[in-house]
Amino acid sequence: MRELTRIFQSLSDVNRIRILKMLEQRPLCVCEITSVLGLATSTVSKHLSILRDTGFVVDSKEGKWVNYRLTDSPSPPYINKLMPLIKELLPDDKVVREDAKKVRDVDRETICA
Amino acid sequence: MRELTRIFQSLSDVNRIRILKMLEQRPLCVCEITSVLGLATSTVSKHLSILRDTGFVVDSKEGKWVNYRLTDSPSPPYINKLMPLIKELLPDDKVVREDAKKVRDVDRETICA
DNA sequence: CAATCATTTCGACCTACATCGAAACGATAC
DNA sequence: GTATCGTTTCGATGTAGGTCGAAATGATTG
Repeated sequence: MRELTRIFQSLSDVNRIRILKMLEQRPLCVCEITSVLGLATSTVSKHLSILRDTGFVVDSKEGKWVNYRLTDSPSPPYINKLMPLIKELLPDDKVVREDAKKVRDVDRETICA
Repeated sequence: MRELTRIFQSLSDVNRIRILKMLEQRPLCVCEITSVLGLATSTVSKHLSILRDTGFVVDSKEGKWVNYRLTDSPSPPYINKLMPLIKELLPDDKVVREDAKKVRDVDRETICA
């Protein structure tokens, strides 16, 4: 039960939802997400670690970058039920659409400097 | 988006999840829930107002009691997706089962005094 | 109408959380 | 190997949330 409430809590922050919706497009590194959200790098890293601990995302190193992506199915219990739900929510959200556009245009080589 | 995160947050507390699972059995008044959870009456009232504000439960007066029950379909956006999910979660949870038993045995006339 | 009873609101307390900047870490590049 | 760059961890700060007891509310009952 505690595990379930932790999962819901990880979804109870606007910036973490924005991260999940961005990752629906493609894997992203920390600085790309930071650039879109306009938060401190350390804050974004914290958000990602929370989403990783609950099982929504996984990370993988690629050179000097750490890429985060959505956990692909079969994902852990609860997550496999919630992930599809999140994917179909907020289809017309203004912020989500603006973030999507930024993700499309962002280039890690340019902004991480 | 804010509305969605508020909904997830209302699900991020163990006692509120317990309340929702109890209400799957039948409508309950505040003092019945208080008796099962072992919390202060004011705390339970607060939890219920949170669940009411997000749309998971509705209340109705019956004499001196206020009965709370799960919002029946069609429920508000998001809720109509989440409610069925919650109903199929935690089928074998120990606490949920113990609560269910207490709900079966509880009598509002006896305990609310 | 006065008293009782279930519930809600209020005020206070403590804990948990989001955020930042600085420092630590790890790997890459010169 | 030293410097640089992306990321993580740490410490501090302000805010939000869960809890309680007491006071307020609202309806029922005598």
